[in-house]
Amino acid sequence: MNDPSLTDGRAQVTPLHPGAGETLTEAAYRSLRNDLVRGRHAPGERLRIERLRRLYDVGPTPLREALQRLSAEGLVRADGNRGFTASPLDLADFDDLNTARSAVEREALRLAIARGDELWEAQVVSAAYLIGKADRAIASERTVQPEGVAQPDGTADGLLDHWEAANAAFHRATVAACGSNWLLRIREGLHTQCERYRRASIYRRRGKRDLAAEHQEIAAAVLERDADLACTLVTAHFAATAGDLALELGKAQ
Amino acid sequence: MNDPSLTDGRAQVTPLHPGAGETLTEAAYRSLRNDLVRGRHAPGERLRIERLRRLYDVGPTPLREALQRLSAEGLVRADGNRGFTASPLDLADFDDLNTARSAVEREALRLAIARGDELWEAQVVSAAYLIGKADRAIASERTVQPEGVAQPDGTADGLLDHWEAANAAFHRATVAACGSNWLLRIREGLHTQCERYRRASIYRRRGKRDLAAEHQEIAAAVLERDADLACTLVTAHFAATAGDLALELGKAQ
DNA sequence: ACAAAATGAAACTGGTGACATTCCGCCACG
DNA sequence: CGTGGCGGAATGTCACCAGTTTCATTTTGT
Repeated sequence: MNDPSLTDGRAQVTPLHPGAGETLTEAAYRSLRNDLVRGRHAPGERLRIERLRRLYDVGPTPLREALQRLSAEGLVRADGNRGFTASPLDLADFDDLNTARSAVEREALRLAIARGDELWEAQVVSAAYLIGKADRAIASERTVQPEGVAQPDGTADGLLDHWEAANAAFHRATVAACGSNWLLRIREGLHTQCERYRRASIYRRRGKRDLAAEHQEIAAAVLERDADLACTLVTAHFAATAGDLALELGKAQ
Repeated sequence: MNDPSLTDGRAQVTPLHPGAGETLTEAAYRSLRNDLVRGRHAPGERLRIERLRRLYDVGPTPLREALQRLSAEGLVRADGNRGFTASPLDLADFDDLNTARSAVEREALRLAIARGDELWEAQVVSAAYLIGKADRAIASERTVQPEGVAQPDGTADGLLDHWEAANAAFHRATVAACGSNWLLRIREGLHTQCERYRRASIYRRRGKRDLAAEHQEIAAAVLERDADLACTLVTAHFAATAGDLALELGKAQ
């Protein structure tokens, strides 16, 4: 069924492996989203069914359904009779995205701080510990490498993946106790969008910031139940990343 | 092609009429969403492809794709290998939904009040005028009808549709100038969800409230650029509706 | 002769229908 | 009470068709 000699060296994509009792549509959705967030499908690139069919080794039906779901989320655009396109990265859209994300995150954070219990606190502590390690790992890895190298692709990608996962987990933990599944769901979608923008940049900013310190400050404010401070810090945290990326994207354009 | 004698008197659904250069998938999406919001597919009801195929007179492919999109929005649930289901109405979920909606609406409102220009103001005035008329129409229609009648279906449905449209347009107008498409998009989705809950109730609450007054107060606060007041009013406005519906749904359960 | 518009063909998307396969739930049977 | 088919539905593939877009070519006007 699967011809291993046919892996087609050029385009690396996440292979489908549908877990038990999982639909091919769901698997295709996950793989596609993964690859879109990582930029394996370039922003603006047309996503032709026939090509995707070969890349992911599925029929057109699960692909089309997955793409429809992704278009509802905003990662893909479905235009009239012209098929699907990976959503382009746009500076104005990014700004917009950040105000929305900040707003939702703040609200969720306030609610979580108001409602969270001990278990929630413990999970924040745990996530803070992990993101702290990831922050330092990234920072030290950077000092080892010469200035402007910033591996173009593939080399230390695992580290970046790990940091992104830890970062997502940390921020998710802080708001987990907010009590509104809708807020959490929306927040998750906005986070994914932001991650896509983040990964598209070269992460040159790292030198200028002490991410570990920022994260620990946020964690401290959360654990002290200082909602105002936590919101201020998170807003600044997001805005700093946004500013750096905007700078980079702005230059590129 | 279309057999008019086959309209199948029982289940009334929105017929598909794909506008020029529009995909059948999009048309199916619109019709399905419309019918889901109006409760023409009962909450929790299984949405079997074969049945929908006959109801809407389309092939299975556009239907499945439309349902995938709707499941991303939360109007439909797609469970494993058991097909699609109209999302159930749940009291806890409704509460959750309202906190999320209030939060997003407040944020958008603040931004709009900060950024809106004259044209925006004018459109708020216009929308306020229209919702005012709709509010009074509903109120007067209610006094004409005897107490507990509340037409079960089909009779004065047009009035209700008109009110819902005007209500949506009014609240949309107040936040239109917020400048964040993401916020607007999220807000729209949450509004749709709430409308579904609203329409599921019998609208008995109307007697107890002066909706026209509430809407005009909100409009006034917005036009005076009093963000704090506007947010307070809108939050109360939503909470009142939510409370009434929760009461009704609670009784039903 | 050259640029712009019109034409035509190829490619692709969107959609249908039939069929294979897999999975779930149920019922009968041990 | 467990278990093993069994029917039906959902998922997915394939082949095929219709309508659009797109691109290259041809035609036309100056």
